[in-house]
Amino acid sequence: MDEADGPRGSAGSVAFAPHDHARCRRAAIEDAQAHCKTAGLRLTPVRERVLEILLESHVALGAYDVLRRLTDEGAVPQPPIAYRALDFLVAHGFAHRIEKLNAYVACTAPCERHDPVFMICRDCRAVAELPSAPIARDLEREAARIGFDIGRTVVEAEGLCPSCRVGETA
Amino acid sequence: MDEADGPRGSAGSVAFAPHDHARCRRAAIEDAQAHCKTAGLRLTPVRERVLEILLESHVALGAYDVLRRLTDEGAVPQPPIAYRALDFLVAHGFAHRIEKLNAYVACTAPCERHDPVFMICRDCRAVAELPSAPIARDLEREAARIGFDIGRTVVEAEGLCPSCRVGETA
DNA sequence: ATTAGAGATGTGATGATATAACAATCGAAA
DNA sequence: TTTCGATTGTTATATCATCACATCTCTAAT
Ligand SMILES: [Zn+2]
Ligand SMILES: [Zn+2]
Ligand SMILES: [Zn+2]
Ligand SMILES: [Zn+2]
Repeated sequence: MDEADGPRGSAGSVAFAPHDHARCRRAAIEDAQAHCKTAGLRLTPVRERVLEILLESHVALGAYDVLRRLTDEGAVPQPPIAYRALDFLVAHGFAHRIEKLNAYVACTAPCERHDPVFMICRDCRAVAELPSAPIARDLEREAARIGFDIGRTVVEAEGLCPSCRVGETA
Repeated sequence: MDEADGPRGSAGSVAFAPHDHARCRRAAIEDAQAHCKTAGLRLTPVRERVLEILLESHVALGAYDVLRRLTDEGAVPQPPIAYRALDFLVAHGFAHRIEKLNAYVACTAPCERHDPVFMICRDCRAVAELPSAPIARDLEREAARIGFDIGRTVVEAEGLCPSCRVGETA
């Protein structure tokens, strides 16, 4: 595996490992642009700008954090501006909502249909996105047993990322 | 297995199956009372009343739903009343918070340390609580791979419960 | 009995997150 | 160029959660 690989094709979490994040961002934006083009979706300026804001790091941002960052650049947009852009990005898989934090992160494995697993650092709010295949299987098996029909899943583990573990209070 | 079994010892979800719910409630309250006694915790009137409210069904209630139910019975308590009681119940495992709904359910497998799996009906908000052992193992394995130290986990599947599946829009 | 301290509750205010409603604008296509 | 659906702008409001501080209530020394 190429150590400089972008998000796609990487086996696991890019978020907690040192990587060429500039490339990471560029790839995600270009993915989104390409996917929108082929799927007939409109990646409008606001939507693209919000995606860029989320892509500045792998840290989860609240809707009002995003809003403040938009504000910094001139006018004073209202909450629906941020929520609508975030809803679009989440609906089409360019970003994910982290329920535990009421916050949002850019997707690091875009353009696939997935309900990923998230590992969320309680110190720095960095979020690693992992494929959910084995866990999804477990959930499906349990669901079948009780006659439950699964739509979407939320799988989030909260804890400490490798960086924040060093020097943590024993 | 005794078909009239209470929550403890039942292999799976009591919430979606017909069962003697009066017994279910009574057992949960008595469990809480007993556990508080032995653990030196104070199951005060407000806390017990909130637990009873949650135990009226296996449907998740928001903090303000609980608050309204308390209100029905006389005075007009303020939000912290409900949140403090819910925090106590969650902290000691008598109830769980459902992140996806910003809501709370009574625990149906009390007095064990657990981060269960929840199956949440999007129609009726009923919540089934399942043991999480296999999924927890998967998560630990993935976490170890990327150097992440898991504290707590949130595993919630949203979908349709058996009752709400019948006659659903194809 | 008295009293100090911890835990729990009552109460008002505020913070944080999210959506409703409707007008104005834009863009693709007829 | 007209039309219509999607998007954005804007005001207001709904929903979820916590802060701060006074009061009360147990308990356990003294
Ligand atoms: Zn990156
Ligand atoms: Zn961290
Ligand atoms: Zn029951
Ligand atoms: Zn249901």
